Amino acid sequence: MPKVGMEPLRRAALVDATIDCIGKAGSLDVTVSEIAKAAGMSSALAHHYFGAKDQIFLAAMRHILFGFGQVVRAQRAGANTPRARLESILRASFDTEQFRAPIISAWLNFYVQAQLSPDAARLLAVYQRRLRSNLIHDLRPLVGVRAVDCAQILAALIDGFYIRAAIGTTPVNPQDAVRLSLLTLDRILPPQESETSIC
Amino acid sequence: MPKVGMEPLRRAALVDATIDCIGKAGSLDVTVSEIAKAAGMSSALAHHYFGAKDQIFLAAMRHILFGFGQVVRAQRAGANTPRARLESILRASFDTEQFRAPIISAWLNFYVQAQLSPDAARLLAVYQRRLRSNLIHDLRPLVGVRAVDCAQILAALIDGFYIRAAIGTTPVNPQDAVRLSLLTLDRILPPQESETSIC
Amino acid sequence: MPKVGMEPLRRAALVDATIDCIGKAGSLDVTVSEIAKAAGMSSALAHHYFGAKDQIFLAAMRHILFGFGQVVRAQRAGANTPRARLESILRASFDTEQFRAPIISAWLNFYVQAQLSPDAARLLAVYQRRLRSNLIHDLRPLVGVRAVDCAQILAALIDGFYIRAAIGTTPVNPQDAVRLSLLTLDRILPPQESETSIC
Amino acid sequence: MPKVGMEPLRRAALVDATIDCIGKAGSLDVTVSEIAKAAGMSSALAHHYFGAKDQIFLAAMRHILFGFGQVVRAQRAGANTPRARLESILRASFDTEQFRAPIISAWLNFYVQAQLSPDAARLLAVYQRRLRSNLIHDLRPLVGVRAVDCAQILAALIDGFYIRAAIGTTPVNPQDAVRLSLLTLDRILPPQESETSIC
DNA sequence: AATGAATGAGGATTCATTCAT
DNA sequence: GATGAATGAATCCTCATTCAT
Repeated sequence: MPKVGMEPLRRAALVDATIDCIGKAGSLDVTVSEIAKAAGMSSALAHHYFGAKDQIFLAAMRHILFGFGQVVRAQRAGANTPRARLESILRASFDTEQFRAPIISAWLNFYVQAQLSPDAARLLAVYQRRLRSNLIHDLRPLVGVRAVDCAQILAALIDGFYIRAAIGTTPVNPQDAVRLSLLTLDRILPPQESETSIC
Repeated sequence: MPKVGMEPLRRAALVDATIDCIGKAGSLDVTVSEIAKAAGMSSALAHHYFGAKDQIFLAAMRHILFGFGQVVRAQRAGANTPRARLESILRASFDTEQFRAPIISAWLNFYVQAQLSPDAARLLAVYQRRLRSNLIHDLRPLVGVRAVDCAQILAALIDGFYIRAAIGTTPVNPQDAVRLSLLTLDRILPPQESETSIC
Repeated sequence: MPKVGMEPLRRAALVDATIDCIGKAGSLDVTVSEIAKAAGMSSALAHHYFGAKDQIFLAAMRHILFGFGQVVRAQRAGANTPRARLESILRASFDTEQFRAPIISAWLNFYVQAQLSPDAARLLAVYQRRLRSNLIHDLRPLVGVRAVDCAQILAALIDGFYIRAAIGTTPVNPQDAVRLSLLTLDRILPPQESETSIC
Repeated sequence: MPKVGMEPLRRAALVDATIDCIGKAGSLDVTVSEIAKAAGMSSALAHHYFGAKDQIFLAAMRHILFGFGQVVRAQRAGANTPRARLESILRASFDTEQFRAPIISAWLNFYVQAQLSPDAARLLAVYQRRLRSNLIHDLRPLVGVRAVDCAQILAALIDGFYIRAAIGTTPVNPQDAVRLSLLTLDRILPPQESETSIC
């Protein structure tokens, strides 16, 4: 068993275990011991690496947000038109790698956590701002001043599908979520009647 | 101080205090003692009336759902057309009496709770089914087979606005929520292009 | 519902309910509320009549001891010889009215209670002394100085059958208990070899 | 102060403390905190090692039964005749190491516990069966079919002396208990009159 | 690096008991 | 006489966190 260079491995294992445990428990009521055991180590070691429980949560949140950011960038890479970029955001949001039960459940719980921990709130705010900024940036050329409204609608829709997936009453699969959000996108893109009346 | 017939008063006080505490704490990590103190009684009395903590939560949830149901029914009363009824659902969802910080926060947390407690899940499922059924019923005459898709979009939008209000990063006020969801409604109501192409 | 002269009825009901509850629970961990409910009244009333929980227990114990005393006296009435009187004690001990599951269980628990409460200990001591005194008195004419030893054996045997009935591993029925204890009695009555050698 | 390999030490300390506390209190109404303090540790540690209170009790019971089993085996070792083996059982039962106030009191309380906890009942049943089986095995060559009856008598006598020692009204010391039970043994061993009449 | 040992603080729950009506 | 209302005190148990090794 190697004794050096374990830190990044241990941290990663703990982060994965955290997401997994939260997902399985469906709540933040997960003990450090549980997480540590799932990560194959003692709870003392978890504390050694992260200092305190909320730091573990924060790291897990960061991990998820980072993974999400990667997918967004990857999808955006080949998108050349505003419409294509918007579509890439929606597809990224419901990417099958992200839109999985444990991660969805973790998301919901991070939303809760954000109400408690300023750190978590800040992290979430960064993500929210980036999403909003991306949406508005791509909507502006298409709908002008309505970009802000449309961005809010799309953002709410994404969150809505997430939360509904979390509870699982209405079975929402990634494909449906993409289809329905794209449908909404295309419906809100066309100019308003007042604008069309000019023609 | 009256000493008889206290039960309903105490129960109501506890339910109110529960919603309040959850709202203030932004989480379900609220002790029975806190709730009881906020309701002006000992924790022992809270247990006397509700038996256990989750029963208090459940009662609070029921209270919120009942209040919501009342608003929906009240709004629906004067709505004669399908379009008007749909609008009434959206207006009820963001009714200023319901769409208040503590209740919004309580909602978010009940979504979490629903992942843990079967009772909570059942309660939420009833609400979800009723909303969905109402939406589809009113959408059918307007959009035919697309009713199911549209209902999912609207339901997700409502949940999305709620969750966003809960975290409060994007300040969503009731008026905006109503405006944006009505905007979306009107955008998704018109027939699809494939349908118009018949003309 | 009569409002006067209830006291003796209430007290009796509570005493019966106490024995019943202890028997059913198999332990003294019975709440006043349980007892009161079983007796058809509120726990407050139970306190009103008995003052405190251990007084209820004590009253129940007294009731059992009194019942036992009655049976002993009744059985002794027609017994004219020492041997017949001894037999009457053993028969009374395993009288089908006394040797019933709830009462047996109550007995066992009163033995425990006697280790805690001086009042209970005193009560039990009275019963023990009377039993011992009766046994010795009737054994003396038959076995002389060995009366004390024989009394101890018989008394231990009675307690032993009770405790074994309480746990119920070896199914002991009243008939067997009487038969075996009479068998023992007759075996220990005859003179010792040292005594017989004189003849 | 050693910091490794504490578990067996702690467990043993807790088991000893449990027997001691139950003995001193004369009842199972002993808190985990009391036991833990008597064992020189925090109640949290007691829970850490045993999980729950009844597991501590069970372990204490197992300890007593194991100790008793050891004494029985040791005494039986040198006993070559049935009569000697029977005597060894009785001597083991009242061995001065076992027949001490705290252990006797613990026994009485375990009898009560056995009425509540299936685990305790099972443990006690094992002991009861072994004792009964030993007694019958050794009585058979001496009294034939009467072995079962005689075994019941002796077993009841042992329990009886224990319970009487527990309450302590009649001061029973180990020597007397052995003497009286041996006396009984020798009295019930000789053939019945019906059998002797054959001669 | 890693862990078993250890605990203080806290929380849900129970219950005997009191009191106003 | 009778009870619902009310609570303080106690108890089991959990858990994040620290420490010695």
